[in-house]
Amino acid sequence: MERYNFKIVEEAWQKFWEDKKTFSTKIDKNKKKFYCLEMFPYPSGKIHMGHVRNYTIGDVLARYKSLQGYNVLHPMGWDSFGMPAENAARQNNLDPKSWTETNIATMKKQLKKLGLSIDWDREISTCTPEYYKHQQEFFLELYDKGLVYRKEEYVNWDPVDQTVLANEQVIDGKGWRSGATVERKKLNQWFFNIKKFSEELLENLNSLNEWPNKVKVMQKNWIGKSFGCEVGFQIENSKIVSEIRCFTTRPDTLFGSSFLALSIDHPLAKHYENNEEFIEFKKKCSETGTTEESIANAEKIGFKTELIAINPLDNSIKVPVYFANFVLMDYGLGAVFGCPAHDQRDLDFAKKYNLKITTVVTPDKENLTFKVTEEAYTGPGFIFNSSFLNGLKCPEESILKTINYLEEKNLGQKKVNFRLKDWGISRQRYWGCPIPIIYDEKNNPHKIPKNLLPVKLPNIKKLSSSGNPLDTQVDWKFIEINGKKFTRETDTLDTFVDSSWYYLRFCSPKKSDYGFDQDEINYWMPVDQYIGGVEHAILHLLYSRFFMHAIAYKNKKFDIKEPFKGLFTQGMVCHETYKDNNNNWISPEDIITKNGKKFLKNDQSKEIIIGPSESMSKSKKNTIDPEKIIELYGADSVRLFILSDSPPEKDVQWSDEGIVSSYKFLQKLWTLNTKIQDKINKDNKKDCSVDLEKFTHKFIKRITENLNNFSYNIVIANLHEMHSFMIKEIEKEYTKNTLLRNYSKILITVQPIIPHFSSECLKLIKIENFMWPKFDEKIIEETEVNFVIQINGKKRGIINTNKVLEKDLFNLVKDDTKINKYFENKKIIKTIFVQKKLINFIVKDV
RNA sequence: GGGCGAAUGGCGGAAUUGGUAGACGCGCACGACUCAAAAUCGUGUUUCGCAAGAAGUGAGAGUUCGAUUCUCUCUUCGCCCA
Repeated sequence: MERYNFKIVEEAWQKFWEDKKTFSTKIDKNKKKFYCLEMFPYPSGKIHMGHVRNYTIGDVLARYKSLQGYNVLHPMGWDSFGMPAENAARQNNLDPKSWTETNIATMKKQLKKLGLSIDWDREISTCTPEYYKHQQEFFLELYDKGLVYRKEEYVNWDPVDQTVLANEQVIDGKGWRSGATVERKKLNQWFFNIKKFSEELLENLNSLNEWPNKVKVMQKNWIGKSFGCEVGFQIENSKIVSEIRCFTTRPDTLFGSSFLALSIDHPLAKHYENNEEFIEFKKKCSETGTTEESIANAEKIGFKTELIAINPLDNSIKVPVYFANFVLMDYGLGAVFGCPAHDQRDLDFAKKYNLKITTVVTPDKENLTFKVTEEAYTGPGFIFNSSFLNGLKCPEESILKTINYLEEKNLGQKKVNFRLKDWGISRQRYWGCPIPIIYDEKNNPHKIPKNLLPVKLPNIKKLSSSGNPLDTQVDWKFIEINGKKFTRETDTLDTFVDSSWYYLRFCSPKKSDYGFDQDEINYWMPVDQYIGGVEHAILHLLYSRFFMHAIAYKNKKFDIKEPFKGLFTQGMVCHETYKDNNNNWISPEDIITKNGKKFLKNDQSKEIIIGPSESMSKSKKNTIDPEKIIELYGADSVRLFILSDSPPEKDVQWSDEGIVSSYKFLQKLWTLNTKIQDKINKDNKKDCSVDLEKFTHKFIKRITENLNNFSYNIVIANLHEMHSFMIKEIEKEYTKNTLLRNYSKILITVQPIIPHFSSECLKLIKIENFMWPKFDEKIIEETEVNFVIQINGKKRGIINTNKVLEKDLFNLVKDDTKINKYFENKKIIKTIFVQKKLINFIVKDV
């Protein structure tokens, strides 16, 4: 029997699809649309298994929806700006542009080999001026709407490389390349005013009922809405300030306050600019990084001012005012009151500076001697030591009561606060979208005139080793407009900006006068199903949501605010890890298996230590190259395997046995196909169609339901069941028509999973222009049912019967010798009867 | 420390609203074909037990005729935030 030659079949179909432009899409208002989008890749060099999984999941859905008659938009592009290109360029002495373009070409070729149903006519790449031109326009529009502004903000500064580092480039407080201790430095930077939409972004999460709850919770926490109040502390006899206002979520602990702490960026700091000690203190603060985590973990230090603050609830409590390194200017008002007994940071600080610790919350109402010493008490309880608040349940009653009191006495007011910070979009790098801003001689920013867009990146063949390469591009940096001299903004945009609107661009990728076409968007948007890694659960998704809100803001024509109707987050691809005796990671490619043990290929006396399965990464050398696997087993086998072993939302283990098994299964399906083709050609006259017909409809039902639920691993299990049923069933006698009718439906339902194979088999039986088959519940309905017979809740037998009445079933049970022995010397005191499922007899000794 | 989630054979994993636990696959064992091997095909495979049978979904309780599924307590692991 002829074996299935995947190479010829897959190549032929891929060529067919490309030549016929099978997956090109146009607006068709007579059809319902379906926008299926997978997160577009960063062109890092080659595709990896994570891509294979992501794009296979998406492709199954796109092909399925298209068979169901939807007009499917399924595009692909490249998130092609970013640091890796710059790093690679420096390392290999080439320019980021050609590095990126080469990678795109390679990866595109690889993706095509997977047989994805992508409309390649819509391909976009964010590093091209055709794309970022529109991004610059958006930037200027948002600037006009007041959603873009400039302010000073801290960055991680590498003093050796003279460059700004991203948070992930700071490892243990040191620069990833130079190893120098990273400093905090203030730079003037551009921001999107995402905070403005905090409430909406939070509120709209409720409407996203096709998103995983987990992602919504993460976003909710990230936005971090908290209720609290602002409270004013009067300052005693001071020339510089009469009152300091603090934000707090725990006003009910006011009686326990023993100091005020200000951020070093608090406006009051300017009064201490010439104070030697303060300068020293500020310098010390700058030695910790900019992440919330590093600030939280750093030792709490403070600078004591001469100011004395008066507790608004009790004028006899007077507390010192400090500047402290753990207070952030962006959160609240940059000033907090410290209550050491009920906040760990405050406690650490109080102990260091010998400040008073007053306990005001007790976990036990009766225990009024409760005292905090070593660990702050943050749990629930009752207020004490607090005058009029004493005895109140904390936090339910106490917070509200305090706020009401403060508002009544005009000492403070209720306030909602968000953790979400404005989005800093300036990056001091070359390989990004230039910010379309110029500065005049007084350093005032101006928009680039529209006719000068796009601001193109200059070609730099060799990047400087330190600093921002754009800073040194004199030809580019200085510009004259209408005889006036300007300097360009040399920062580029965060690459998250690029990916915040690419889904819009896909709707009208060639439109040259604007970023998107309103009609196209009205038809295609929102994305019906977005598929990608959970690692983008917060930033990318939140920024994309922000972008839609921002465009819609004051723009009456644009009324879509949520870009992604459905979201699916797939798990990672894992593989066993291998090490030799010297603790070096070993690649699976360098390993050979003998008698269940693994050895080094080049030196088979050396046994390999098998480590736990972990997500594939270059550093652990446990990656598998998809291209090689496709070469060996074909795209359909890879698609089968990557979907088969685990539910798509969970991690999947890559294994050699697994891919081989999928490959073998495809061969089996081919054998089945050959047998069926033979049968069809013989055209039998007899027909026993009932079983086959019933199976086919059941099969369609199951596949349809499982595809709807993203239970792709079960779909594969259904395929296996189909094979083992069919291989036996076709030994029976069937007419050509019956076989064709049923087999073609089966082949259509497997098309989303193994499109090349399915297309080839359908071609052999001359089926064209097909749609997703429907199933008929009447055909599926079983006349006989397996009734479970239980005695006292324990299964004692199964009776297959067409009887549906309790009475009839009872008679059957009485005649069943295997079951009726349980009734000896017993009497039935109760019977539970579940239609078509089970009957349970509760018996008792006579 | 807080939030969210998970735990089922040797392994990955199935099980509508509570109703036959272990689908399907891997691995393993045995058998067929073969001089032999590979490939292929067939049979078996939760544990204990010769069997009848019993136990069994991280641990312990609870609700129920009946719990992998619902409730509570605990343990371990994962993810996110600090």
